[in-house]
Amino acid sequence: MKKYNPKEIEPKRQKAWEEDKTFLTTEKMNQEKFFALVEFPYPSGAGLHVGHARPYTAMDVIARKKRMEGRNVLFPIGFDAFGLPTENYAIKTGRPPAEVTAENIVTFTRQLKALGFSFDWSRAVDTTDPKYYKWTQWLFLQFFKQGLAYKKNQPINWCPKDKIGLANEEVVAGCCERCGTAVEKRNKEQWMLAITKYADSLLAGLNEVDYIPQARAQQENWIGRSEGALIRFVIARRAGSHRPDEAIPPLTELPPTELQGIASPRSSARNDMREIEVFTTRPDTIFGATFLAISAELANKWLGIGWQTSAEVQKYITDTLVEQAVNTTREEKEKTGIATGVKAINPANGEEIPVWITNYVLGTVGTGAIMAVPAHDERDWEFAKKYNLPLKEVVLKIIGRPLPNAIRRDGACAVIMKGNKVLVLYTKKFDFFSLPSGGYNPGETPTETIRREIREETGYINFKITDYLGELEKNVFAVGRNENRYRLHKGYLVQLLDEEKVPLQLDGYEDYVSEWVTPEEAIKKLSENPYKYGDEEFVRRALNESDRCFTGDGTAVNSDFLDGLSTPEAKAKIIAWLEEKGVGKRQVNYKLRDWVFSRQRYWGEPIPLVFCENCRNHKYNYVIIHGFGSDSTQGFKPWLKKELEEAGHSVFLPNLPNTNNPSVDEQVDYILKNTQLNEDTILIGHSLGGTVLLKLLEKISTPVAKAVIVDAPIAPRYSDGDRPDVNKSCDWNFDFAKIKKNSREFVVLGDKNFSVIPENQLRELGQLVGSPTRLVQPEGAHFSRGSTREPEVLQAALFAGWIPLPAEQLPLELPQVQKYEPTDTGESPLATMSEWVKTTCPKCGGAARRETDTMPNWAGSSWYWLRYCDPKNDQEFASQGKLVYWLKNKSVILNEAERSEESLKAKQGNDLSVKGSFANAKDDRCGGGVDWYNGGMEHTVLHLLYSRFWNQFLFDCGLVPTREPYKKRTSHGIVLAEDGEKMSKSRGNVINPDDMVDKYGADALRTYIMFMGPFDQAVAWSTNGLVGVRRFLDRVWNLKEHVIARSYSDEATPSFKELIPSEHEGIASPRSSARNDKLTTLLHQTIKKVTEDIDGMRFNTAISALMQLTNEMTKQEAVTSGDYKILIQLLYPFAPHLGEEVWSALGANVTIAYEPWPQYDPALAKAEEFSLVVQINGKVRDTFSVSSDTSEDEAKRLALGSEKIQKWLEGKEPKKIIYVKNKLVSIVI
RNA sequence: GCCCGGAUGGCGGAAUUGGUAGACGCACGGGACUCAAAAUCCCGCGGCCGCAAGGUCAUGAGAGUUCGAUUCUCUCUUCGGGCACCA
Repeated sequence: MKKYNPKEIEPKRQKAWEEDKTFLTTEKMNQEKFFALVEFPYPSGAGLHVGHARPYTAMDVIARKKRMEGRNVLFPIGFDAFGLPTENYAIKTGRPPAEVTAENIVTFTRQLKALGFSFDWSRAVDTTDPKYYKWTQWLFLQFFKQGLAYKKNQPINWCPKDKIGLANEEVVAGCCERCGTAVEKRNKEQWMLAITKYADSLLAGLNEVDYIPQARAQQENWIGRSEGALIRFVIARRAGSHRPDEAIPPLTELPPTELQGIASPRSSARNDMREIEVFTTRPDTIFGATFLAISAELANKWLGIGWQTSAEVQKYITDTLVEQAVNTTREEKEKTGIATGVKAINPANGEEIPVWITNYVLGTVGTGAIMAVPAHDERDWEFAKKYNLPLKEVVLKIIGRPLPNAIRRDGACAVIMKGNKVLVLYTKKFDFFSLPSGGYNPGETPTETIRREIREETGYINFKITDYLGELEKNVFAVGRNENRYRLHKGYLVQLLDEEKVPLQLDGYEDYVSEWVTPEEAIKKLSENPYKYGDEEFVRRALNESDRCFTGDGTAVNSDFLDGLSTPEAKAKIIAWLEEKGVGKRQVNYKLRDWVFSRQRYWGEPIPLVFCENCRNHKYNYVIIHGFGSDSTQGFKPWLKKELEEAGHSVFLPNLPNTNNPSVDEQVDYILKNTQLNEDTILIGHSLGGTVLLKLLEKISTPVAKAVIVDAPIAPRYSDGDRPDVNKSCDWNFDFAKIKKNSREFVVLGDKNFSVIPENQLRELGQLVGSPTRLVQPEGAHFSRGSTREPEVLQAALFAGWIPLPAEQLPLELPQVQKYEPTDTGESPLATMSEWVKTTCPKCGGAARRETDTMPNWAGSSWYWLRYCDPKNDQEFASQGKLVYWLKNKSVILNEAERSEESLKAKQGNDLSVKGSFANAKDDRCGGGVDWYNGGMEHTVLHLLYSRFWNQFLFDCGLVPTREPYKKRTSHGIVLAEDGEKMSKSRGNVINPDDMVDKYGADALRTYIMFMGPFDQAVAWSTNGLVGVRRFLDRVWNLKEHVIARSYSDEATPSFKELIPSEHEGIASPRSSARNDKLTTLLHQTIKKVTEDIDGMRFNTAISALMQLTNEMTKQEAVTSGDYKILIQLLYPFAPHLGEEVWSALGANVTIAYEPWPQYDPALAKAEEFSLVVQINGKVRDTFSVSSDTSEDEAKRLALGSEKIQKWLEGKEPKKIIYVKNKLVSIVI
């Protein structure tokens, strides 16, 4: 007998897979696909880590099983090779990163192949390969062209000693990772990707996909949506606090992404007013706002430069800013602040409240200003306590759950104190403690009520009310009256003056006895009251123990028209009120920030843009065309005109004729008559003005430079009702071929809320002019109602001087440089290559300079799964037909004609005008994506979010067939070292997969890694455990000698020619044909379990089932080859080399990889007998084996008849007998 | 502080529509084979009482619901992960 020798069979099998192209994948239009994805590795110099083996083996197991189940499996691999370690290595050694990367990839490839993964190596990608990053650059340009990539001043981490910018992960405890110098913040212009515009969509998309809950939760957390309101507080300036000649600077300068759609307070009517705008998630507490707190950073912004202030306040601001710049640690700092002397008016009640500058309000969150409600916000409370600021309670905590049919009965409650003892009442009848309390009698004031109740329930007559303890709302059960109650209780602190008493006057159901106890006891006893809970809260308040800061939902009080409303109701009502008064609005805020997309590094994709001073300075003639029922003074147009003129352009903004009863043709003629259109003209048309713009383009003969169409109709269909005057203003027929020719560039902007123009019409327009519609959140609905400025329109209309490289100039390759360090100024090493930087402008042909920043490491991985679908394509990032095949839910089977058309369309997309074939994709076409994506938890936030963002954007551009990239996402737990610590070179506890393969074999390593513990949990490595698994594989191998000829299932497997080693013939007799013995049952149960467990990633229990089956087979005298083959097939996904070897040893002449997965027979999986458990009072007293078809009566009879049970019953009659089918009989005595 | 997820023998871990707790593997002990060792095979293996049959306690701690709880509810302890002055 030949011993199991993985060292011999594994390389042999790997070679065969490679030579036979076993796992190369092609699109098979008549076969259902399965796209299995693992995160591609970063090829570090350290080589493959066992940590890689866990997720890769898991998906390999799943992929191999799916192949056997008849799916066309795409299981690709590649290398995410841009990154810091290689770059730092290059800086240290001077070796080109590309060279080092190539070497590392060779090592990784060898190691991955040695583990026997069934990757399609022909599809391997390398993000640093210019053939790959050509498309990364191309995709980035789509973002740029859609206005989603912009430049912005952003602070970066700067090491003053090394003179380089640091990534966040290179900053350790505020210091440079390599030299330990304290890191500074420096401002640098950076490219940004506007991921915040997709915040809603990224959140909503989570409903369409199947992600493990933690991944979903983390994504939601990171996006951090909070709903609330923006509220404007007018500053009430005292005379002399403001110099009348002072120019008031603009207030709202936050980027639009952070403050989407805040109506600006700077309408001309309010020019003499300053306002502070706050964001709050609790607008319902506005009546409790006792001060405003603003961040030191934004003090000048909110209060105005030059506002009169003391040196003290100025010093505070400076000190705080310095402190915040230096102190980058995450510890919570003590709250500090200073009163400014400025007062603001609470719009809800007209109260004047002070404005404080504080360190606990951050400039980067919300508006940088808050209304402080100390009674209902812990931070405000802490601050107010420190600075002795007043507190106003406006939300009552509701104690107890709401009860059905509750009757309202308000009242008062007393905490009576004598020295340090508290008086509680005990009722024997109901056995509980309470405080003296009662409902108001008609005409009584609360204090009269409590005086009366104290006299009646305690008899004391000499006492004095010393404090008011506030109110509590309670849902209670009034046990004496037997009814549910809902009450507002006012609490009073009462000091007993002497012991004088009168007789008690108790109601019939009351039997109170007074008891003096310590406050601690009182709290304990009162909290145990099952009916009247909540009294203890008054005791706490009496002791000043309760901090009186309640942040939960409750009932509004002291809030004028909100009184009595629940928190959600109060929120809705106050927002409606604020909106009506024009002092606030509903607002959604996100934690998510835009993505900093620049790195001042060498080893990344160059950003394919050039800066052209000439183009930037070029002056254009703008024509702004207003819409229906409007004129040149309406909405954002005057503002836009002013902005453009200030930038040196000329602007024609006419009042069009018959605006209320318009004719598009008439308006077109009017414009043509009154202004000249030429190649330096930029048209901006809003609403019906956009329609006019299109008709204008139909008529002219020389193309204009650009056309910006803002929320315009191309058909008489509206979201907000019929518009007869608009409908008849135009024939609604457009010659788009001509229109397209007559503008060199188009931008289509739409209101993402589709308040006037419906979604499909907007998208259609974008498609027709060849520039996907950009949906934005305008300042006012439809860019008109209440909007005075629309920055997005301005941005779309301007040329900032950044010009994209045309597609034929891509890839823009990384040039060879002398040194890989960033420069002293913090620019990337590319900036030193003056020959490379100097270039010509693709637009005007003049002198221009290249962008020298590179893309972040996340870029290449943000779309790599798409490239796997078509990795060799040099015309497109992937052909549309292949994307559809691999990514759609049900493979869309395209015929040849359709495929070539799809491909052609996509090719046109290559000229940088986006014209994908999915632009009209409706929801029923959105579903799908990678079928199963497994990766590390460390990537669930950034990589997952970034790649979802890219995919959603590409979907909106019509370039990919699904909105979401991944249908299903799972995560593996990390592999810890044998000592339970993280594996690390410095600890010296790293397990090298090469060593393990060498000693125990790849199959043993793979199977062990799957067996070591639950897949989603962290598990410590154990070499002993690996040895145990190797022993299991040995046993499976040795079973081969046990196999006898002839099997019931051999006929079903035609690839077998001959079975049976001949030396066994005649030794063992073939197993009975009855096929319902124990082994058969176990076999079918095992097929079921392994099948289900692999699908559920319960690999450990699948393997344990295989071990049990193996043990059982080993015990048999002989095993049929049919049974043995099933074992081998079930084990094959885990141990593929062994599987193949045994398979061919059994006589197969083809690979096992595509053999059909075993199916179980439910009838045979069911045991003939089961062991019936008999319990007495829940304790197992007997168990015996009975037939599976035993009836309930029979089972009970058998149970009661058992000798052991009889002994326990001791002649007693059972009270109850419980029967659980095929499980147990439980006897209660 | 907030949000998630855990806690079961000496170890990794099984077991959920509530129904025999400890499957499977490791480690350990005993035995067979062997001149011997390795390998392999067989047996045992949570604590306590008991020669045994059996009993009894036991799933982080405490309470509760139930004939019956690792599983459901509440409180607490503790470990891991994420976020963190997010208004």
